Amino acid sequence: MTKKSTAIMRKPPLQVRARATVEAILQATARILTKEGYDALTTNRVAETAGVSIGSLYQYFPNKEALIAALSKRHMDDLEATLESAEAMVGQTSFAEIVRALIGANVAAHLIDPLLHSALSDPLPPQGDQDWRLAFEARGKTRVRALLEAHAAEIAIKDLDLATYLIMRSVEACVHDGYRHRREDMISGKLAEEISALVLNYLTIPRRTRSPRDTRRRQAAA
Amino acid sequence: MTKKSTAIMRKPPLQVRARATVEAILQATARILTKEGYDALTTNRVAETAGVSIGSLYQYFPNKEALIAALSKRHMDDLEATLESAEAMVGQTSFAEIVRALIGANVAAHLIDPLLHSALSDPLPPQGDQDWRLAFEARGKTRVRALLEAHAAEIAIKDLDLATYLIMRSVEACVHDGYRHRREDMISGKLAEEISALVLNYLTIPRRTRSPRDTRRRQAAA
Amino acid sequence: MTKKSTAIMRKPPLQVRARATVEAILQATARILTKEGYDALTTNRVAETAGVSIGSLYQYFPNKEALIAALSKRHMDDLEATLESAEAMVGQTSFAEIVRALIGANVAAHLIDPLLHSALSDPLPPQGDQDWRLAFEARGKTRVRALLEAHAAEIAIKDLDLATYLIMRSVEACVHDGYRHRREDMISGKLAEEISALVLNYLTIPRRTRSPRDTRRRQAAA
Amino acid sequence: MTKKSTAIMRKPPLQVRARATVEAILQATARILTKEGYDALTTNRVAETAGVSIGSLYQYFPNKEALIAALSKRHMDDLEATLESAEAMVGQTSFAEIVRALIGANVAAHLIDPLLHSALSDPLPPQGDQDWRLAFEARGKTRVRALLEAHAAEIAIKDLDLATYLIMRSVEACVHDGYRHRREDMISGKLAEEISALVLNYLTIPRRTRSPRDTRRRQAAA
DNA sequence: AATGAATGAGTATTCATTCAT
DNA sequence: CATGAATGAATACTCATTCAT
Repeated sequence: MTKKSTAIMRKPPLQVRARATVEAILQATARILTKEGYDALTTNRVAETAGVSIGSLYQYFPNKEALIAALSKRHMDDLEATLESAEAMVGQTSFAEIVRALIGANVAAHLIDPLLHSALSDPLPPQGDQDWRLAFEARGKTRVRALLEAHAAEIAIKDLDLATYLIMRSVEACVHDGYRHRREDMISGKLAEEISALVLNYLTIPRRTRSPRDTRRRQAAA
Repeated sequence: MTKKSTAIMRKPPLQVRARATVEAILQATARILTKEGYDALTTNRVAETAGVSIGSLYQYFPNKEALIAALSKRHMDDLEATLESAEAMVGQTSFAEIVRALIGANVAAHLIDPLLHSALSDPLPPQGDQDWRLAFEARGKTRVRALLEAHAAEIAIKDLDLATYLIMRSVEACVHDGYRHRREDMISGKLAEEISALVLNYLTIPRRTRSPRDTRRRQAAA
Repeated sequence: MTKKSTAIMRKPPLQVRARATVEAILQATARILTKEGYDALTTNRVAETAGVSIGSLYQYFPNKEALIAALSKRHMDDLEATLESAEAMVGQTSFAEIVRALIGANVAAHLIDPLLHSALSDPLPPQGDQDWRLAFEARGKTRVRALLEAHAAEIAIKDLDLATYLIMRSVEACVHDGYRHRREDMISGKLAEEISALVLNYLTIPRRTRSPRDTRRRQAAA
Repeated sequence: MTKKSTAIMRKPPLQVRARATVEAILQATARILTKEGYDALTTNRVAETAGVSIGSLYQYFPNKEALIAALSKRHMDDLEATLESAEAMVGQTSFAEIVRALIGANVAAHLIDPLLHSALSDPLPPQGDQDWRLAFEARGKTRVRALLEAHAAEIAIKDLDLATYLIMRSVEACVHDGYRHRREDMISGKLAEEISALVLNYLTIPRRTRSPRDTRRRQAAA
């Protein structure tokens, strides 16, 4: 009667052998996901690829979703670690440099296992409880906002919330999609540099007010 | 196991009744997609909802994918039309105003049937031949590039290609996700204004060069 | 999201072919149930035995339970019909004769397809919504009580409710199990005669009161 | 696929610890059976509930069936003990009083752990070798028959075998189901009293012969 | 004796698609 | 043109049981 258990794991692998099994299962999941896509990801296939019986898979993962969840979680932890290390330089350099470092780290993180990253963040039929996903988002947002607030003096924007939103979305979109359509620029660092410019120009330069001429014309049109 | 035919439609509906059938099918598809999500979209259910036999559905659509393709195509045509009308003002106003108009139009287009829009662009297990999708992307890109080139004088960026890429991704990401997380700002026009600022600041203001100090420190760190 | 649909059938078979399919499925269910027992009753096996694809089975029955439900319902309808016809003689003969007729009819009904009957009433892991089962019970009880009330003059019992309960349970238990352990007597009519005696003696003869001696001794023991 | 061993236990628990293990397993079985039903009774779950490894369970019980068998056996032993004690009064009181005592004891026995009793006698997919179950039945029958024979003088029935059968079935059915549908009467003793009346009226009162009128009418109808 | 990791045949159920009527 | 009955490969998941440690 219990609905889909929300847990990621059914029980922790105690013995060494068990830990290896779990690892094999996760790697198989990653491999299928990256090389063949979500539609090819069936629990039986995962088990087979992992060289493990389907029963063993279900001994550790309550359902298919949990496989992806586990993989995602792990990936996000990696990503978060990367960002944290980049964050350490706050107070040691200029705002611009910090932004560049963060975006650079983000790009770098996406370059580690880009296919898996794509597979994980892209399509994935909206899964059940994505608390951790939301939590990840929220943590990121908090972090970025804190950074902006710490450098409020240099920022020419009032609505910090909206600004946070905009730059997170933009950075994520560009970095994420970059591997598919701008691989060269991504590897060379040019992409990171350009995204940094986008963000910095937006944050630190007072925007042009609309010229009176434009405004007038607009009103006439309406 | 039969190869998936790539066509969107099997044969064009000639008679009035047939056209009505096709229309009913597409509307049913849209309704299920927006109200219940992709997982609930089964061909049988679409047929039933449309008040049509499953056989009739397959008379006009070769497979499930074609349903979504048709819907997408139609939606993109709508979107493109909206943009085109906004494009007409090139040469009549300032670059800034044109950008604002385009982004405003984009936002407006997303507000027409946002749920369907989300449903169509978001999850959707990567479908087979998305030529039209790619073509749409390409057309958009060409258009934006043309616009940038037409105003090259005001733009402080060399790599127009990369710039085009960046702003398209950013705009799309922010506008698209906006309905979910920034609905108020989206409706009030604040979101469009802010995205415009992001884009304009990026395009028209020469970026800060890295201060020598920063550069030196970086090199030392490496 | 819909819980187990409680309905017995998904949709009524419209065409002749469909009706035949449904019939084949039900017969296959009955055959497996009687010849191999509940544990052997798998949906795939039923479909196979019926010479029908598993898909067809699920076109008409929402789940395994529905198969049994449909069979049960049909069986109970048969049984009820038999009883009704026997009931028609009320007012035409003596109470004793009516009771005999009813029990005789009951026995006869159990002799029609006794194996299926056993299979249906016996083990069957308590199924979900057995409204119809309960309704059947209730209808039976109402009927029997009405009969008793109509002959209250001849009945030497105050608590008609309890009496109804007792005789229904007893008759059912004896008749039902009779096929397994008293087949000869069941076929010869002796069983029915004996059960009738059980019921009639109980209902129509004032019970012996406990002798004072016994009562006294009991109290001493306590 | 290995043949199901018919034994109830693999090997007797010798040491104290082992005996405790077995006890824990049986109690867990009982608890799950009564509180969650047969469908929830899985060997792994039993082991877990018992706080014992699945391996240990199989050390003492060859298969799932053996769990239930052991529990049933124990329960029947309890029941039999209760009846035996009630049987001791033969020769000391009247037949009627003995019958009342036996039925009362039976009711009492069912009131000890009625849920477990239900769980054990009711659904339970017909298990393999139920020799002990049959033996129990047989012992009961022998006993009852002996009692009837000992009081043949007071009994107005020729076919003692059939009579034995009828009253055993009836008593069992009423007592057993009583907990579910006549709990009040069962606890108050009214149910026992009424069942006793059913049995005694049947056994000790010569049945009404069919009136010639009825017989004639019947023959005419046939 | 005890553990618990591993097994895998088996189960109910779905859904895109075909085709005879 | 339209219908809807029929198909069956495919899928997620369970659970009794074994056996190496």
